[in-house]
Amino acid sequence: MPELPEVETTMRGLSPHVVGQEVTSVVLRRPDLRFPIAPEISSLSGSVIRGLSRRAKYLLMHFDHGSAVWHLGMSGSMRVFPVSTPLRAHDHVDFVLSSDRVLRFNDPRRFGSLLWTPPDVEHPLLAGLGPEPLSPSFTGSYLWKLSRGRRVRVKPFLMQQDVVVGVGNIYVTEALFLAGISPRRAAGFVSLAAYERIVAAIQSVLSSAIEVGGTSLKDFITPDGARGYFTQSLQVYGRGGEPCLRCGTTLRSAVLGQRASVWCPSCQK
DNA sequence: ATGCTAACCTGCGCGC
DNA sequence: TGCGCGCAGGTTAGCA
Repeated sequence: MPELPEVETTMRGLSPHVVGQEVTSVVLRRPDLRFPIAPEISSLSGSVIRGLSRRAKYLLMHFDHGSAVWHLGMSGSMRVFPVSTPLRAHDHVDFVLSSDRVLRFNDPRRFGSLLWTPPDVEHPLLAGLGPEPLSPSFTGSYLWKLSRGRRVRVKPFLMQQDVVVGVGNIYVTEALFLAGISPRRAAGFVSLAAYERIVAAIQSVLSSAIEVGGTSLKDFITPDGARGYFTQSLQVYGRGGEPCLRCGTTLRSAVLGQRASVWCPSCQK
C-alpha cells in the first residue's frame, strides 16, 4: 500500500473525519512498532487534532503542542470506524474521537512508526529528506547535478529518500518504463534530457495514482473501502516474464538494490 | 562519501 | 491437506 500516493490518499480520506476532533482516549495495544511509540502519544487525551499534512511518506497529525508523526511502513493502514467496531488482528493503535468514532492503525508487519515532534521542530527522521516529487524544485537538472559521479544504478538512486521522497518500488518501476530508461543504468551516466523525462514520468505516475486512490478510498468509514488503487494501470510492475504491453518483448526481471525490478529490454535503454 | 548487506515482522501463494 | 520456501508497497544501521 504505502508509497506517496497511498499516504496522500490516506491523509485526504482521514481529514474530514478527524480534523477538529478531540482525542478522547488513546489505546496502545503494544509499546512499539518499528520504534518505541513516542511517550507523548499516550497522553494525547483531551487534545484536538488541528490538521493533517504529509511530508514524504510520513503523515503528520498536528496538535496545539506538537505533531504525531505516523509512518505506514510496508503494511500499515489507518481507517476511521464506528467506536464499537470489533478488533481485527494487528490493530495496534486507537485514537478514540469525540465523534464516537475511532481512528484505528493496523499494521501486520509492524514496519510502521508513531513518533512525536514538538511544534516548529523537524523530527530527525524528516531532516535530510529530499524534495517532494510533485514540487517545483524537483527537476531534471536537480537530478542530473546530484547524480554526477554516482555509480549506483538509477533505480535505487531514485528510491533514496535524500534524493527525492515518496518514490517507492512500484512507482519507480513504472516511471522508468514510461521514461524509457533501463533501471540498470548507472545514475551518473543518465543524461539531462533523460532525467527530464524521468521527472515528468514520476510526476505523471504519482498524480494519476493519487487520483485513482482518491476515488477508491474516498469513504474511510466502511471497512472494505480500500480496494483497487492503481493496480489496473500498472504497465510493468509485477509482470516479469510477460509481454511488454507496448512492444511485446518479454519483460525482464532482476533484483537491483535488494528490490524486485522489472523492465522492457527493448523499450528501456 | 558511497554502496552494499542484513535486519526489523507477518502473511500469502506456490510447489511438492 | 500440510509444510517449507520465497517473496512482499520501507527504512535504518552497520560495515567495507
